[in-house]
Amino acid sequence: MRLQESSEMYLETIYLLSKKNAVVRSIDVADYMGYSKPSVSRAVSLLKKSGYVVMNEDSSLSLTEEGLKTAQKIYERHSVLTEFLRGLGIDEETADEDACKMEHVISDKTLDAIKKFVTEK
Amino acid sequence: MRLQESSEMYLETIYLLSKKNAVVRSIDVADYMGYSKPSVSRAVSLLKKSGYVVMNEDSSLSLTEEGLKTAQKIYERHSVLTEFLRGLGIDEETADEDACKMEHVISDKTLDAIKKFVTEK
DNA sequence: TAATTGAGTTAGTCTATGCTAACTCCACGG
DNA sequence: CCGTGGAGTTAGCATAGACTAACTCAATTA
Repeated sequence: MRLQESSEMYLETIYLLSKKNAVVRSIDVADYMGYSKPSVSRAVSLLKKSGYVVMNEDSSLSLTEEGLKTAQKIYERHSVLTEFLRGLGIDEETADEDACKMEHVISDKTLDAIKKFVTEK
Repeated sequence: MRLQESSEMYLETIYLLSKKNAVVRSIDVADYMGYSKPSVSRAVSLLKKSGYVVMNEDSSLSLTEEGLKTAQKIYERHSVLTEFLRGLGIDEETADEDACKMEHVISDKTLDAIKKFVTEK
């Protein structure tokens, strides 16, 4: 089944933090997203159950192959949208925020069209 | 306080139906949105409480001045976004759907930038 | 070694929003 | 004048997703 919007956000965050840091723990995700520990705990357990994330011995988080693939897809959407908005003259912070909200709701068709627009410009 | 996304949808629907029909009843909103009567009933009662909608003697719905102003603002966002997506080559149905989702989440800054883009093109 | 602290989890609460079941009320038809 | 049906409401349920309080457990520290 399709991931819930919130799950996508958690997954994307784990992916981003993985690129920046050697290890990613739930608490890092909580700090980054501004959510409480229990919220992250539950979200992570859902991602584990769905096979996108595993928790290591030291309770750090790793993406599974499927998790990585999915996170990259989400991140790509985010990047395309951010680039598009930046191109319209939106400031970085707003572009990032709005890209984040848009990335979960727009169709693949629209994303593709925006992507084409961005790359061709 | 800011309207919830769902409230915005109900308000926009009442506005749209008001333009098409002489009277708008809850049942019309339900049919249009594909929601149940109780869902609409509750949503309308929230809109009444917030001062956006009034229910007349015959239980038809009218927008207050504030309701009309807000609905028009929402509808304008929708129109701008639809036009933008159509301009990217998206089919009408998808453009409408995605505009509908985007209109509730993007910032005014982004909307303005897209608006400028659409009108200047 | 005993106490503190940090991280993760569990349990239970809250809000937003959808739903169905079942009720009221009113108008219309036989 | 009763019965039927349409419209709106009420009550109660479900899900998603956030929260706080409070617990466990391991590591660090006084």
